[in-house]
Amino acid sequence: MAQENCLQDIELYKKRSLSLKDALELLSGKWKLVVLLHLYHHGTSRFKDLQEGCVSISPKVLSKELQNLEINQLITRTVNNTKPVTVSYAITEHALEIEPVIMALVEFGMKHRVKITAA
Amino acid sequence: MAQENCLQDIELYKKRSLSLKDALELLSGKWKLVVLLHLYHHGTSRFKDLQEGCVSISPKVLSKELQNLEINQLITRTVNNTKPVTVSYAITEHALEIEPVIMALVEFGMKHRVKITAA
DNA sequence: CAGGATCCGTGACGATACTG
DNA sequence: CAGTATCGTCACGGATCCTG
Repeated sequence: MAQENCLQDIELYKKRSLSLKDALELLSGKWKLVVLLHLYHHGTSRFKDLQEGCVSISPKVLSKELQNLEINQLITRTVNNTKPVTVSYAITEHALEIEPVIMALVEFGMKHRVKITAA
Repeated sequence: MAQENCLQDIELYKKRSLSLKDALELLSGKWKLVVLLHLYHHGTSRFKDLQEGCVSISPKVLSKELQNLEINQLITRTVNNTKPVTVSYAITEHALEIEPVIMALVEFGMKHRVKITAA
């Protein structure tokens, strides 16, 4: 019986680790969250706007981050039929679901900075 | 007036980015969260237990991760006066404050996996 | 304008061996 | 037992140039 609970614990634990890993992979990287914050704020943006939003990001890197975000369905990519082609990136509902979590991280980050610099 | 609000927005935005960056640096890396989950679960652990908990982590890497966590006051390190020296690592209250956030991440990770594998 | 191709430095992570 | 030392690898991010 105790054995059973223990095994369940281990399974739960493993599942959590994997889920956590998944979630972190979504957000890890130098720019993904900057992009997300920008899109949370603006709702939708073009490539160039994002490039200016992330000061000093190279187009290659931005492109890659955007592709990753699109694959994970956190943003959508739509090509506009304009003379010089423009592309719009927009936040998805799925991404909106993590917004509170991200904001919680922001809050903790602020608290943490205070705590660490005080010590 | 609108100008003022705009500037405030920019400041808030920058502050958020920085806080977020701080928070992520705490948790980023391949092993930090595995260690934290282990300690959330067990409360306190010795070096070897952690090493076995994180299957296939090298002592050097584990050591480095632990140092980092200690610097950020997420764990404490205490040396025990035993025959062969043992060291205990324990979770701090500060780390307990992020636990709900981490669990939120876990939850999102599970949802996300379902959503992605379905597509 | 959007972003792919190429080249490159750096740091994170790993394997193994060794010490107090 | 709890690490440190040393060496090696590889992917991430960056700089620059090029194209549809």
